[in-house]
Amino acid sequence: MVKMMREKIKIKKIDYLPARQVTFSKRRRGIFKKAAELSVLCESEVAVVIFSATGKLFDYSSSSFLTRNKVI
Amino acid sequence: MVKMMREKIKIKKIDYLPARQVTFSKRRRGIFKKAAELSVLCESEVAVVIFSATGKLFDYSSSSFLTRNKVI
DNA sequence: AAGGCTATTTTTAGATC
DNA sequence: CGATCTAAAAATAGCCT
Repeated sequence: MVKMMREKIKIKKIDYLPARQVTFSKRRRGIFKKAAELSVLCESEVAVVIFSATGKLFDYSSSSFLTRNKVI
Repeated sequence: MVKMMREKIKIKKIDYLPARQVTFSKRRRGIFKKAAELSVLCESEVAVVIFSATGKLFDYSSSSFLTRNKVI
């Protein structure tokens, strides 16, 4: 197979919608994973809230975030 | 210099406090950076809230998070 | 505590299905 | 939309100062 060269990506809006949606999905999960790891490694509480460009909400929080921090 | 082998780390509480504090600091920044990148790449709004084990608050939000999402 | 180094691990862009 | 693959880029553990 042919080896493809890829450019190092720049941190600017991804213009092509399908690629932007794929990146949104992949990176969103990446952040949630990192948040979960941080909470376990360092016994900290982490919450992440993301609104997509279309207004859809995605969120993650470590299990005791809300109670430990007296949000509820 | 001697090449050191490192074990792949396990996602469990880091027992040694100084190492845990360093990891907390490094990974916290890593997550904030990822959050900032996601918001730019995908025109999304991202907020991250972290409480350290000692209760100290750290947070990040993309610039229009609060207004766009009518939090304020 | 904070910052640099670097081997290694992890994430991810782009393709494909 | 989601999963898998892979080379390349990025994050980071452990060490140092």
